[in-house]
Amino acid sequence: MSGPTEPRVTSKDVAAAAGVSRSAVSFAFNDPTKISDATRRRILEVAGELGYTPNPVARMLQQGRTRSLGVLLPQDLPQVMENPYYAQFLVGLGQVCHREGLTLLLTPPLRNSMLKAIPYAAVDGFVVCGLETDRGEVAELTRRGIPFVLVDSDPQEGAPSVDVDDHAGAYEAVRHLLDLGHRHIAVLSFDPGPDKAVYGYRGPLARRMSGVAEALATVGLTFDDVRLVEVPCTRLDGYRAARDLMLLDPAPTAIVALSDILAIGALDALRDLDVDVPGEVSVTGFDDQPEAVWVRPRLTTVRQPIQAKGRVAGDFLVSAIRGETQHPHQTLHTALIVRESTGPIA
Amino acid sequence: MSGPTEPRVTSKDVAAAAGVSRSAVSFAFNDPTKISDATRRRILEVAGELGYTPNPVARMLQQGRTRSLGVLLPQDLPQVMENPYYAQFLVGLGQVCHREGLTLLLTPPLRNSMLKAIPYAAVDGFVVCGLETDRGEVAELTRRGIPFVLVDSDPQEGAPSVDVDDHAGAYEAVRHLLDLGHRHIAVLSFDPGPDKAVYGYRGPLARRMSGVAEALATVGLTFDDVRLVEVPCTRLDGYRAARDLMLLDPAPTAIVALSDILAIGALDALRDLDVDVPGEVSVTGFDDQPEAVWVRPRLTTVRQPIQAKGRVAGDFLVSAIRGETQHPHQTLHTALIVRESTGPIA
DNA sequence: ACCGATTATTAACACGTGTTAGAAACTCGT
DNA sequence: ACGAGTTTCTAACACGTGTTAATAATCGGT
Repeated sequence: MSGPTEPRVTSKDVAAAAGVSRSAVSFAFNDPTKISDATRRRILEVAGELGYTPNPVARMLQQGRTRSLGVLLPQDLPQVMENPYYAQFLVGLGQVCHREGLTLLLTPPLRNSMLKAIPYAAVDGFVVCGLETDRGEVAELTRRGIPFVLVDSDPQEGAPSVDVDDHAGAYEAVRHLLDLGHRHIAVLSFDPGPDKAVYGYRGPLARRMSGVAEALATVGLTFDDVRLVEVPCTRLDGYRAARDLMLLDPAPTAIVALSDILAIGALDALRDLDVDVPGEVSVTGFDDQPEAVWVRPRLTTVRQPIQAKGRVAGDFLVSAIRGETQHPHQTLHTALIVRESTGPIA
Repeated sequence: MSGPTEPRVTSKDVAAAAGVSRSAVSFAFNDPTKISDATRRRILEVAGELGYTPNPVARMLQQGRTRSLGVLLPQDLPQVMENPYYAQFLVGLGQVCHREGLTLLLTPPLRNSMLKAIPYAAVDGFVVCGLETDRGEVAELTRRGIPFVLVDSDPQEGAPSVDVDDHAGAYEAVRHLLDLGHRHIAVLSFDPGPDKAVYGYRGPLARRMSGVAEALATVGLTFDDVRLVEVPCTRLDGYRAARDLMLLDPAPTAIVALSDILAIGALDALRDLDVDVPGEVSVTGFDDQPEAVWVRPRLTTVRQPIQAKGRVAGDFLVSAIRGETQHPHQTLHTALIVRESTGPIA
């Protein structure tokens, strides 16, 4: 039942119908000064009747710009959209797009490779998200002269980047718990991915881990003294992990989750187990997602300005697209927000 | 500080460097049979050294397809990304994109007009979201021969569409409350937008309203007997609205929220007011967002399969892009999920 | 009425690719 | 060694636009 897809109406058709040249049509749309007012009106009328609008792709080719930003994602679209972190990040990035009149192209990996996805995207520049192990993406983008900004990765020379002070954030959270007297601490981390075996921790996770370690060191503890659990970053996995942790003997008196989602899942589990928070167990999160305020008890967590991160990334990218050749780096601050889920040891 | 942006390396450069014609380069990349194995290897090697990859925009123009789907949005990007509804919808749509190897272009209104945004997007087709008052978008897309699917709008002849049985969902929710004995009911609706004055209710909201009305009619009530509040669709606005509702005399014994976000905000308010749910007031939502299970009491709500909606919309769109000229309509079912936030009147 | 000066229009090119028709080279049987 | 047949390559076009250089038309002035 495939219909005869009628060919698009092009500027040539309009020119023919109006009895002028193709260039005249182009002028009528773009540069009104180069054409008489009368014929301009006539051309626009004819164009309206025929339903002509310039082909966007042809325009892009001619002008050499697409008026859209690419977001190079480390995971497939369903996984990304399920993660509220990205929603917030895209809010910030969206603000820049809104201001600049740009559109947003979500570019997931192609055949499990961010690198392979690059040459297929028609964009003016890329926001590269969560690039933990660079397999040539930076070189590829640099070589092709495509502007880009790295977000949540290991900053490199010669590439603009936006990050958050993960180290300080994690340090503060753990110090807070230590100050409250906790010594039996469990770290609930999101899954570092399959590359961990090859490269070790990378990017934000590496920095948070080192922040934890540094805080522990201030009281003479090491990673051997804490229980480390790594699970996918979902509420349900946080739930399960916390449930299992409470079966240990001795059970931890504090859980340091490296993501709010995990922390909230843990709170769910503790409530279902009738474990008092913060009476028996303290819980900290990371991110300060909106939900952190709505759960009970309200979550003590490390705020990271996700929206601002998206906004700064967007600003850096449009600068780069405009031709600024410097490579700014920015590290946004984190802050420990103490609410109700942490308290002194019993 | 604008550096001399070195011109992109094109297939012409590769041809010159390898001592062959430009066509040979194209064949080396696309149709290996039309070229000898030796020269193909040489060309690819030279291409590698020079760092050549085909210009995506030029390809699009030549092949007449972009390998990306457009999502035509009714609001600006920040507003959209703040709304968890869209996150879920995009998960479903993302599944289709993942399967088909497509990319997703988020297209917000241009100068407050969805219509104006259309001609600037380089996409193979559009998913048109929440088109409540058609100002020519359908005609424009039809005329330009761009495939599209309407989602959450007023279905039209000659255009494929995906919807949800909003009427039945709302009917069930209200019937449920009526069966429990409630007669003092408040309806907590999201803002219908500025067009309401001109066009009245449209799209999903219109259908939900009529479902409410029909249910009320079964016990001889009308809209004059309920309290209607319309607020922006955020948790905080739901909170405020519910707080205000409880000041009424007599206060409602049941709140029908037309969105889970609003319902959850209402629950927050009732908890802060020490109003027992469902002992003193019953609350229903709409959507069955994941949060509905995590709040306490768990929310009684109308499930709508948002992810499935996105998936079906995606499937319809790729079919349309492949040239199927039929115009399928699908209305997905809703279901009342009774949890803990509703109970018999005291 | 005719020429210089201005304006209105158009032909030609560029953007970078994929593809068809035809020329060039190369193989092979007699 | 020479034409038939096969393989290898290339010139030319198409996709649809924006823009520059050149041409055709118009206008005012003596």
